[in-house]
Amino acid sequence: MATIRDVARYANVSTATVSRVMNRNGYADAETSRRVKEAIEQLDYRPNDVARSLFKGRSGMIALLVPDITNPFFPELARAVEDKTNLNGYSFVLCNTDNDVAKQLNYLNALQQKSIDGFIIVSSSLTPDNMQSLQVPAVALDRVISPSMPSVTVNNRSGARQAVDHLKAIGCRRIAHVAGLEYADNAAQRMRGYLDAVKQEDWFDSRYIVSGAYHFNQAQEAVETMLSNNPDIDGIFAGNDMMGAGVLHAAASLGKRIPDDLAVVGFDGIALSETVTPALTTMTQPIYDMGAKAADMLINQIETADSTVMTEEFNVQLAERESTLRKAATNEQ
Amino acid sequence: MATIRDVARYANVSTATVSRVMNRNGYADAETSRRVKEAIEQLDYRPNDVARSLFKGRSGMIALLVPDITNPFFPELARAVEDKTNLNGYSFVLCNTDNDVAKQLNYLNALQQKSIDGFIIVSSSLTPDNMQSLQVPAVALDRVISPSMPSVTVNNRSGARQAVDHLKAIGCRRIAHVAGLEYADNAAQRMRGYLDAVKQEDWFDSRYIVSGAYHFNQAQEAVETMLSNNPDIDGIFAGNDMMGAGVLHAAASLGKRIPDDLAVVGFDGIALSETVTPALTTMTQPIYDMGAKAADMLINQIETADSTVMTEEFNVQLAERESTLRKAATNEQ
DNA sequence: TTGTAGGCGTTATCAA
DNA sequence: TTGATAACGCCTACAA
Repeated sequence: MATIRDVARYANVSTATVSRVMNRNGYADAETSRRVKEAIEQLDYRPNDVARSLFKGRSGMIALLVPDITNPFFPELARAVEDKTNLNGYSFVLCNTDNDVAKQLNYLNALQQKSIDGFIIVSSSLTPDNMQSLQVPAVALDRVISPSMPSVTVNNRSGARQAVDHLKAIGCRRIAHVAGLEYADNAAQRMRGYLDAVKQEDWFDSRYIVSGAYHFNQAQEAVETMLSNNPDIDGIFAGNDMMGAGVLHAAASLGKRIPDDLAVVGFDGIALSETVTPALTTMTQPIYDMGAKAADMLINQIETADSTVMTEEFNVQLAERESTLRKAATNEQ
Repeated sequence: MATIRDVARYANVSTATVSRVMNRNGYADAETSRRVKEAIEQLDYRPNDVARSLFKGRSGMIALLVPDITNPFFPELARAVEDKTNLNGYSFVLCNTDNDVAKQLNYLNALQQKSIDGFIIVSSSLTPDNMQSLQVPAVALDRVISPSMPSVTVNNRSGARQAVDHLKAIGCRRIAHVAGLEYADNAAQRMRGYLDAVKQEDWFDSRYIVSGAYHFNQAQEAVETMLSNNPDIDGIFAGNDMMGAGVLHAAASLGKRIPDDLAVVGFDGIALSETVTPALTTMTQPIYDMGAKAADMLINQIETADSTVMTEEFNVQLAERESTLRKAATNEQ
């Protein structure tokens, strides 16, 4: 690898001049400039970014911490962040944390030793205290970590309420809920939205809420049990799409037809919701936009040292699909 | 941030001594060593990795290039690579290339400027020539790039053949194929495997092969057309699971029952294949193991400068699920 | 307009 | 057993 010194020698100038020409700052004679560019070309010189980082104290890298990229909600988020960081000349580091606090702190430290420029963090386990050790900007994504930290989220509570209202609108009389991870902020909000919509109903019963821990299998099992014990349930709001798919399987194994015996609404709008049969009605989050927005906010913070704490809440949107498309009922409305 | 000099001052020693104590190399008096550790503790000193990288010429980072992390095959691969790299003290960089040659070369260059230690590459567009500019070790994953480059793949051809044989075994008489991306090496192999199994059959007709470009929608549309024109098709081998899901939708919209009217086998074994209804029979790849193996091979190359070109081919395995579980036929076998 | 020289933080060589 | 010092490759006062 050629260094700046090689280029300088080749062009018969000093390294300072090469640097100036290369970075277009400071004066440079047209002829000198030409010689330098020629030399760069000839030697196929490319500046060493590590040396640059050392000098500048910034590495041009941005990290995204997610619980598990294998969870289908995160790839689209990651893609958005990567696209944006890349577009702005940054490199993209991905970290799977399993929501483990130690792992997260580990990454935070290790990457700061690499002069990382900023973090985007999806976490339901980090506390505001944990953020104290951060020396660089960070944005919380999908889940709030601390009120004093910028964040990008969705209206989980009112979105959940909309989902349940939709089930009511198509004629459901007994609506149950499969809840997500207990300690996750967004799961709690979605349950609250469900309660907003049903707790006044005379049929409401706390046994209509079961936990699926955001997982396909657990949701399927929990729902099979619940449906067996409460055969009059005719609508289910699942806290996310994976669990929605679990509900579809549970229904199938009990011989319930969807949507006529049982209507289902999910939450998230991941690709899976469309590929499942019947296609799953869901509250779609603008996942890509959320990731992109978080990246924008972070880059803005990095480059302008603007420290106002921005907070962005996106709206979810109902995507009506087969799992709630009742031939008769929809016309009735 | 405290530097090694701060520590040296605090402990009344030279930076050289601090470095030796910190890295446990070279002699160090017990008492001196204690003082240095004390100083490190007190000042909460953490070595600057960028400076280290500059000196060593290696950054401790490994990059994975994939076409699109949004494609459900890649997250598990990425997770495996991240786990392994991390376990070995490396950081993990993820790059989405869209299989675009320019983007890929861009990443290759940019990351080498950052003294990246090695690459794992999933690509069906890079040529052996493109690999010339590589100054660091690289491993091809899922698809071969050059015979002179280490690679981790699966037995696409014989796996595909197994899939078709399974369809025959459960009683299918007219078996069609939805093929993947034309220019992808693995798609070609899978089609070849399909042909191995059917081209001697008297019913075989080249119209039984349609392209789905590895996509859900395209597969669905192509198969709807094909099934309408050839109602006697009773089995379909899809080149991947996404397209398998598309086939299920096509069948549903034509009122064909699965598996009795139409049996379906996919390829890949991504999570989707289990969550779809009916669950999709598929040839499962050991995705996580493949990623882990590629990472192992790469790290080994990096750390031992061992340049023998290893090649690893994993075997796919049939996972029988509902989409081929014919009540009558399976017993007949 | 250009060059000299010092520094970014670490490591390794060599002398003491 | 320890310390001075010269790299690693780049950038930017400052001087010329």
